[in-house]
Parts: sequence; structure tokens; C-alpha cells
Amino acid sequence: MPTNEIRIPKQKRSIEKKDAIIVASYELFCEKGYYKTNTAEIAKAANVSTGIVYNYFHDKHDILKEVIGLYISRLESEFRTTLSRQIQKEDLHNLVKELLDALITSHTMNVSAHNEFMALALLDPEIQNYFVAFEARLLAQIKELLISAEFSSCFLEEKLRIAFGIIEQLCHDYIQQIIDEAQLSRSKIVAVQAITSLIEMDVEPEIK
Amino acid sequence: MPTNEIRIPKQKRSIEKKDAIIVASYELFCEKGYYKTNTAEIAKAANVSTGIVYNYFHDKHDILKEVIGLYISRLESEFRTTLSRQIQKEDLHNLVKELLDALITSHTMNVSAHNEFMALALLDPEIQNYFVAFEARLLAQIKELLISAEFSSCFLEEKLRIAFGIIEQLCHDYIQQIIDEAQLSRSKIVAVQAITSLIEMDVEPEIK
Amino acid sequence: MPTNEIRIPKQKRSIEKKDAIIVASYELFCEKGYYKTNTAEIAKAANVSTGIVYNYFHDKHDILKEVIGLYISRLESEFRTTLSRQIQKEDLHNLVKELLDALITSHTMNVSAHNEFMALALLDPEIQNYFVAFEARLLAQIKELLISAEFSSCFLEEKLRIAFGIIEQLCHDYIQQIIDEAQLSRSKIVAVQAITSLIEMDVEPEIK
Amino acid sequence: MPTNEIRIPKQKRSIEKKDAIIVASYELFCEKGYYKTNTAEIAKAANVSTGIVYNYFHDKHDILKEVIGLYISRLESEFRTTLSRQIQKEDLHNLVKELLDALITSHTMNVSAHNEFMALALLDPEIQNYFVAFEARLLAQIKELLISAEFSSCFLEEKLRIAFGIIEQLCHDYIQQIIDEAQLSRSKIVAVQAITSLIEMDVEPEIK
DNA sequence: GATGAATGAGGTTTCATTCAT
DNA sequence: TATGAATGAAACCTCATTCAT
Repeated sequence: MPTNEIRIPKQKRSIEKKDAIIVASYELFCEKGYYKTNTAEIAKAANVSTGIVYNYFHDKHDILKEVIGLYISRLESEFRTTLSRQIQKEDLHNLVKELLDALITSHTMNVSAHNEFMALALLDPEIQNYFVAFEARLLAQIKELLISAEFSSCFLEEKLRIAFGIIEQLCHDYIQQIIDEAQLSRSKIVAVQAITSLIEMDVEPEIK
Repeated sequence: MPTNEIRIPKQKRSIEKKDAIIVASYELFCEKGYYKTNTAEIAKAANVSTGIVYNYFHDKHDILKEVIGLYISRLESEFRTTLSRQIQKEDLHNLVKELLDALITSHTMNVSAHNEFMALALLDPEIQNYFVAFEARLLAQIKELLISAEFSSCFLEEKLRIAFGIIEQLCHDYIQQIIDEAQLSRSKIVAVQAITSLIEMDVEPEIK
Repeated sequence: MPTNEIRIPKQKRSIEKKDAIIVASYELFCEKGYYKTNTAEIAKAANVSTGIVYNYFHDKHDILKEVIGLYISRLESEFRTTLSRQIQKEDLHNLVKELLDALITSHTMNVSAHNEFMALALLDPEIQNYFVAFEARLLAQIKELLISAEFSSCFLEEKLRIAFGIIEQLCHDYIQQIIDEAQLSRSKIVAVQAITSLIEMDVEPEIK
Repeated sequence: MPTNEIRIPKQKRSIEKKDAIIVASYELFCEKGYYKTNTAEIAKAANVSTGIVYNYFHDKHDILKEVIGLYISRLESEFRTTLSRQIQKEDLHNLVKELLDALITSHTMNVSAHNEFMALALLDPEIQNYFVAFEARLLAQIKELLISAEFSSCFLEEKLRIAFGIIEQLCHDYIQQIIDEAQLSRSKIVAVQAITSLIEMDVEPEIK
């Protein structure tokens, strides 16, 4: 057998243990970073022995993947309420504002998680894929929402990506403390206005 | 004399040696990543002894900082020509297109450098600052350019940050292969249109 | 009751379990080697829990001893038919040939078992003893056979040991692929001739 | 660079250090066995740091190979004098006796080395090859010697292999204490006689 | 100034054995 | 009896940094 046997925990106690490892790792990775956290620390923080870690995970990188999974599922649940309702054409402005606030809040509350995991995504294609998939799901949901509110689907995906970029930029500038609270307020006004007119914009295909 | 004395090279040979170390490190960091490059490799690639490295740099992290400096100065020189001329109000569309293309080209040509250094910026505030300062210089230059072309300076900085976010998003999506060449073309049309109307947009301050 | 108590299985189910462990270990040791087989694998292959192994065996080394026992008993049964008949003086040539072929066949069919267990015998006096005893039984049987065929018993034991060495050498050279099939054929001719004349040889005691 | 840079020591001090590691390992492997000797012990015994070991050797197995090399070169030098002279046809008896004594002496003096390294050869094809090559060189030398003493070269190689097997068997039986000194004496008489008549024997090719 | 051999702490992973259930 | 999760010591190897020459 080439790779190690990984236990897939089914009993309650085992699942709890596996989850404890993931949660402890999540916290340590945020606090100290993935590379600077060692498996002994993880085991200790999860209140298990070092050996047992390798019953549930192939290796340290395998833990990272589950930690990223946890992070993304937390992100996802934060957007669930905002995205699960129906909207009218007039609500666009508010939707954008809400999403912007949600993202800023979630990132601000956990700057180190955001920074650490984004960095790892850049360094590691496997992690990258997790985020790409998450982003795709998120954009697809928003697209559905807009289409059912009768926005034109023409160039909609491109528009949404761009809108996403705008929001990310704001978050980034704020959590990296490039702009302060006041500047954030001003930027938000511009951003919301920019995004709403972007979504409603008629794109004139250029002739190359 | 304390041991921590770092030589500030003034003689030609010394400067050459220090530069050789930086250039060699730059290449290795792109190729293998910062964490996976060791100092022995750097010394070898730079054709110097391992010991001498510590005459010019405090430690490995110190090398990284200079490598980032080199990376940024290269980026900066790529934008110099585009940004050093005067523009007319009608040129905005073209200016945006040019900047977008310049950024995409520069990132695409060196995806690994971009990914590696962005990741390090997220992980390390000191590195982050280098990029923040670069971004600030870049935005300031563009702002000057626009103001001298008589664009309104109202909310201009915020608009430019947002425009920057749009461009970064496109680059990101393309170099991470989230979108392909065809999608990039479509997105560029939307992005240029979005940015130009953003710059010209009248911002209506909201009443909270 | 001390914890070191090893169950001597008397009930059918228990014996089956113990045997299953031995057989599974035998196969794994041949396939992967003793050191590279872990107890979890053994338990899994034997369809028992890891804990139960320690009811039947003191430790991993204890399993090894039983595996060697199995190996030797299998070897022994391969020689049984050849050695259980009566022979005439003229049959010596054929007897030698048969034994040689039997040994080559048995070793060739299971090169990894042979190599692994010989190695362990060299490393571990306890295992060594199993093989020494086996060899002694084998030689004693052959000696009986020859004496009842009226061969001289003078120096017979020494001769048989030497004959054994000749046969072992051939096996070794062949299964380690030092000699190929053709060379084996030639060597077998020489070996059989050498052994028969050795057995019949009058030893002239030297004067030291 | 995939594999680690291995320093090939050229200066006297470096060579001494590398040799010290090999010699220390040789002794430890004999004493405790290869698997039960760890790199920290090796470094300590050689009076170096653990890290430096990996400047001279790729890994632990690499050390083993050099240790085997040392062992074989020591064996080889023990046979040099015996094999470097010319012999006459009448000397065969003495030559065989001398070689037998040389092998017994060399193995007896270092039973643990012999056992350990033979075992490793069985477990590891790379190590096996070292011994196969050594054996081939040895047999080739003896063959030359016999041919220049005008022994028939017909089946000579096969005969020598067989003779080698006889000698090995005696060594084995003696150093594993299967036979005692007295039995060894008796066996030697038989063996020498068997080998000499084997060498001079006319092989009658069988008709299959 | 320059060399490159040397250091040694520290990281990940394995596995025989135990023990609560 | 039986389970299989849990233990934790120990192994190999790496590498930033130092220092004798």
C-alpha cells in the first residue's frame, strides 16, 4: 500500500477529534502562519498526541487543505443570508452595499486568516483551486439573483468579476491599513455607485 | 566592533558582488520560491562564498527585501514611458487600455515572481510596505496626469484605487487561468469602459 | 494476572486467528520485508484487530519466529518425498540431482522469502538457530539414507556439509542472477559430478 | 537541483573527516547493526556534528555503501599476497589451504561485520552488487592463476564457483558455531581434497 | 576581505505497543 | 474476548548562520 491508511472517522468521538485538530490548526495558522506552526504544536493545541494526527491526515499539507475548507465554509455561511433572498431591480444599490459590508466585516474580523490563506493560495495551486471554486460559486449565485431580478445577462459574468475586484480592492486597502475608516467611507460611496452603474452599463463591443 | 556590522559596499567590486547576490536570489525566488531556496544555492548562483553573503546582508530576510526592491524598480520602469507623457481628456480610454495591457504583460511574463512576491507581501508587513509605497507612487503619478488633463480631482484618489482594483482583478483572473484569452478580451472591453466612466463619474455623496 | 500472558489458543476459532496472522505475516514479510511491514498491516491482512495480535504474540519479533517456523516446515515438506524412499548405491547421482533441483526450485519460487529470511538469520541468532536445526535434521536424514545404502560413514558428515555448500552456492548464484540458466546447466553438471565423487572419496587424513 | 550537493573532499582535513565518518559507521554497524545505528550516533562517534555528515553523504544509505566499500577493500587486501604470486601445478593443494585459512581468519576476526553486511546484501540489491563484483574479481584472479599454472580452462569458472561455495560453507558453519574447531579441522581436510580433485576433474558433459 | 566547512536545533513522520470501551 | 484509537519516543535530514583559516 503506497500511501498511509487514513482513518475516516465515523464515530462521534473520532469526528470531534479530527475537528479539534482542524480548529486548532486553523487558529495556529492564523496566529503564527502555516510554515511556522509545527505538528507538535498542533497536536498539543488539539489536546491529542502527535501520532494521532497522522491517523486523520496524510500529512501537514492535508491539514492545511481541511483548514482552508473550514475557512471557506465559514465565509460561505456569512454570505448565505444576503444571497438567499429575492431582490428587485431597485434593490441593487442595497445589495451591493450589503455584500461590500459583509466582505469587509468578515475580512476585518480575521485579518490574519485572510492574509495567511490568500498567501498560501498564491503559493500553492491546490489551495488556489479551493478559492477559485468558492469564488465561482459565489459569482454564480449573484448572477442568478441578478438575472431573476431581470438584469441583462449580457457581459454579466465579466461585470461581476470586475465588481468583485472593486470590492476586494477596498477590503485589501482597508485591512492592510492603507486607507483609514474615513477614506473607507468615501471609497465605499464611490464603489457602490461604480458597481451599480457597471451592472446596468451597456457594453459597446469594440471593433478590433 | 560588533559582529552585526553590515558592509555598505562602496567599491566597484563589492557593489557588483552585492548585486550579483540580489539578482541570483531574484531568479531563484521566482523559480523555487523564497522558502525553498537556501543560502547555499544563492551563494553558488551568485558565484560567491556562503560566508560573504552575511557581509552584505543581515540575514536571508534582508536579501528578500532587496529582491523585492529590484522587482518593484523593474515594475516601475515598465510604467515609466506610459506615464511620463502628457494626455488630453480624450486620451483617457487609450491610457487605461495601455496601463491594463502593461500590467497584464508584466504579470504574465513573470507569473511566479508575481505570485511569490504577492504572497510574501501578505505574510510580511515589511514587504507589504514596499508594495504599498509603490502603489502610492503609481497612483500619485496617474493622479497628476489626470489632473493636468483637467479631470475633476473630486474623489479622484478613491476612483483610482478602485480602477486599480479592477485592473488587478483582471490580471489575477487571467494569470491564475481562471479566465482564458477570449474571456480576457471580453473582460477588457468591459473593464476599460467601466474605468473611463468611473473616472468621469459624478459622485453623489450619500446622506447617512 | 500479569499483562504479558500470551494466550495459547486451544479453541478452533482462536487457532484459526493465530494461523491467519502467521500466514498473513509470512506473505507480507516476503513481499515487503520484515522491517517494512508494520503491525497494522499484518492485522488488516489477517482480518483481525491490531490489539488482538498481542494476545497471541509477545511482540513483532515473536511473529517472525513463527513465520520462520512456517517457512521451514514448508521447506521440509518439499524434501520429504525425495528423502523418504530407500536408495541404492547407484542412485546417488540421481539423488543429488533431485535434491539440487528441489532446492533450486524451492528457492527460485520464492526468492524474496529466501533472501529476507536468510538475512534475518544472519542478523538474529534466535532465527539462525531455527535454520541450523533444520539443516541438521536435513543432513541427518540424508546421512541415514546414504548409510543404509552402504556408503562409508567415514567423514560422511563433513562431506555432506560440503555438498550442502556446493548446492547452496549454485542456488545463490542463480537466484541472485549472477549466473543465467545456461550457466546453471553447466554448473549443475559439474556440481553433481563433484558431489558424487566427494561422497565416494577416500579421505586421506593429513599429518599435521 | 534535485539532489543535494555533496562535497567531494579534496583537502586533507576533509578527507580525514569523511574517512572518520566511514570508519565510525563501520564500527557501529558491526556493533549494533545498520538499522539500529542512528545518524546522531555516527556523528558523535566520528567527532563531527550531525549536519556535516550530509555534506559528505547523500543519506544514511550512502554511508552504508562506503562502509561496504571499506569492508570489501579490506577483504581484498587480505587476499592480495596469496593471489599475487605465481604457482606450479603441484602447489594447488597449498593454495587452496591458504585461501581457506585466509577466508576463515578474516571472517572469524569480524563475525559481526560479516553477518551484518551479508544480511544487508541479501536485503538490498545495490549492496548485493558490490559483493557480486568483488566475488567476480576474486574468481577472475584465481582463474588467471590456475590457467597460468596450466590447469585446464574447461569448466574452470564453474569449478571455481563451486569451490567458493565449499569454502563459504565451512566459514559459515564455523563462525556460526555450528561446528567447533575440531570439526573444522576435519572438514578442512575433506574440503581441500574435494577442491583439488574438483579442479582437476574431467567433466563429462551429460547427454540430456 | 573572503572562504566554505562546520554547527546543532528543529521539523515531519512512523510505528510497536497499550488500554479504554 | 475483541476492538482500533491513541500514545510518544525516536529517526532522518535541512539549513540559516558562524568562524577558523
